[in-house]
Amino acid sequence: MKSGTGGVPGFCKEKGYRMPATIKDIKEETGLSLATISKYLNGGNVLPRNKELIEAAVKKLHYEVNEIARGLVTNSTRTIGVSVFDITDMFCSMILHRIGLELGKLGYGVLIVDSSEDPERERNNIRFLVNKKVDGILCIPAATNSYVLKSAFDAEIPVVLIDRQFRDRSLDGVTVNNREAAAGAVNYLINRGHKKIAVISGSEESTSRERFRGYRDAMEDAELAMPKEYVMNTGTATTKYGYTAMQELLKLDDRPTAVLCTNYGINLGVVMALNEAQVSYPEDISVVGFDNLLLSNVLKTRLTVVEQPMERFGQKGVEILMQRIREKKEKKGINEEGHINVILSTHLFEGDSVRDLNS
Amino acid sequence: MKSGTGGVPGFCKEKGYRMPATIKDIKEETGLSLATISKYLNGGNVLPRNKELIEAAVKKLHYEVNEIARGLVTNSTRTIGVSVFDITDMFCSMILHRIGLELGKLGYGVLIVDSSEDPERERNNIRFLVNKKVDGILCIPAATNSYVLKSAFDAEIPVVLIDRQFRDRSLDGVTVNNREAAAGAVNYLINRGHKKIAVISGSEESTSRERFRGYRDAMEDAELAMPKEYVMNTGTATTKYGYTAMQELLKLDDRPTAVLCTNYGINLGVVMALNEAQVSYPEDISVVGFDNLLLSNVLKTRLTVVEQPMERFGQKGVEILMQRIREKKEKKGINEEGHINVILSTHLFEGDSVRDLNS
DNA sequence: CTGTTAGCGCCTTCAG
DNA sequence: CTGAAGGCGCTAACAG
Repeated sequence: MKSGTGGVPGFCKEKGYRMPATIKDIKEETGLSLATISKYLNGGNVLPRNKELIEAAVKKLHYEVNEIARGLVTNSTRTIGVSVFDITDMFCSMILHRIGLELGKLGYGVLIVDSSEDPERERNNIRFLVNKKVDGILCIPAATNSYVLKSAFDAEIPVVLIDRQFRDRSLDGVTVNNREAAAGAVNYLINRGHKKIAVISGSEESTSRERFRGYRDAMEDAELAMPKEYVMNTGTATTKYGYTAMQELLKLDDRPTAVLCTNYGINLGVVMALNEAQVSYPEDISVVGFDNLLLSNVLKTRLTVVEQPMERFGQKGVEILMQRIREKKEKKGINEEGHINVILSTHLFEGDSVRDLNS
Repeated sequence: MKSGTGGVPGFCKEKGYRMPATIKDIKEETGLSLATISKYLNGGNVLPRNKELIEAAVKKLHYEVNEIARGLVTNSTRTIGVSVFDITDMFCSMILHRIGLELGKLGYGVLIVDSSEDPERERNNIRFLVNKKVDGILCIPAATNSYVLKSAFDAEIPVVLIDRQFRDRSLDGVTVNNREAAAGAVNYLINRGHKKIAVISGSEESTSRERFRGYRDAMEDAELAMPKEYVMNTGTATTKYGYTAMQELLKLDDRPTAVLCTNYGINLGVVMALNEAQVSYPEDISVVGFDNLLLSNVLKTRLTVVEQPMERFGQKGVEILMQRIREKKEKKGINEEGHINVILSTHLFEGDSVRDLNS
């Protein structure tokens, strides 16, 4: 038996405990009809007197809309799902933070799921979001293949990728000029007289791969050698890989004079390995990394890094997603053609981790 | 018009685009009744032949349960809300990660919301969770007062606090022995000959306050002076406060020989200030902190810190919450008496940031 | 084991 | 501006 039919408002004898107030309780309390109340609750116009009646009842009964019921009928939840490859990754959490702010402004709720770098889990998480009927999905994927998003495609839920793209197909997304940025960073080293430049890069995600290409571009343009001992691009772009790869580099008889790290995790691993081996930078080896997240502030020697416009990822991602959601509602269908891909530009932050060999 | 009544499965003429398949579509496809299908979908027993029929239809129509509709009738969403004070805080994200894993095992979904250190936002976030009808809430609060959880209390949704407690009332929660741990850290310094020991601590959250008390306990026991210039406990426990407070300490004519940082953010700020001022530790000043999160691995000199059992926070929190949810279902009401408060114990990790003045 | 019948709480036509 | 009725997709009794 529902609370609305009981005696004491909000109390249900049969269940023996309080049930949340419903719109029907408001009806009993005010004598108005469900429709009127619903209308007012959704911003419609009602007589001033009725408005007061309803407001009083809402306050008295602690009424809160049941988003579940509302979602069922409107088939829209005003909630966006956000799936990230690893919630403990600073890059992800910064973007999550931003997305939350951005979406909050628009009156949307956010449903965050964490894949923990596991594509299978990611696939399930996306299904979870789909079943929760989110209005759209933002995704920083762990997987390199779009199959993880299949359920979202089937349900025709708009998806926007952030930072990364898939290998098998390209989708709406916002990325940075990874290839250029990496090339720029390498050129920065070259201009400072470095010739023996190593790279540590993941092999999976699109970002790592693009950045590696940028490294190669710059090295080839400058006609510098890329001995395979200097090219560490077979692991996943994690702190652990950065750490072991750097250890390998340090073992070489002919050490590089500089190393490019293609993401934040690798930056961390490299710094760890250097500290542990008592190798100082930039004195013994120069380091250029990606992302300026907290780390740089804590290190004695600030890292020179490619800075990404962290805020804009979230901002732009939300913008595109909202556009797609609007389109879907209006045109009653998703436009399969023409993916939007916003490419943000990066900036090289000059820290103190690069030695100028010319001077 | 719903899809189930149309011709082509999953296609609705009137709307002009595909609608997700419903249980009714499965009914049309298989000729079975709604109840049978629903039963099978929820793990019930049906004839093998029907089972196959249903599975085939599910596959063919890409059927996925509509959790919204299910939630409406079961009044339970198999979803837990998790509210954190700052999603970019490593402490939070570690715990979120763990909670996700733990809850995933139990077949629960997770709805994460981020307060960005803003109590008002936190209150709204909790309301959001309540309206989303989560079955329970885990919270690492930003606020120091329980009013932010009012909507959850009104809706009688079980809440378990993690790490922090409120000032105005105590709730189910899992914390660590903050006071003891801090006292232990200070004693560690005292045993190594330190007498001039400063502390940098937040003034708001329960953890900071408890840790500060622990500092005071140890200092009083050892009958050591606590000049007010050494006691920095008026800010919020952030990196920024750690940074400025450490700068203040460095300005003193009579500098402390050691400093206790009462959380991870403060650790970071202190290290930043020391690096910037070219003050080295432990040579010039000894440092003891809280939490061994990533940072410690990256620093040249590993910090000596109180380690908290990060995994257990999430684990125990989930455990308590599940118990409460079970109780609520069985006893049809929340037991107001007797809060569960699990207190985990900590461990002092010996890095290289403390100098032994005895030797 | 299966099918029928009621709703869950809300929004949205349509009359009035 | 208001009210009555129908239905969103699913589950929970029952009855067969």
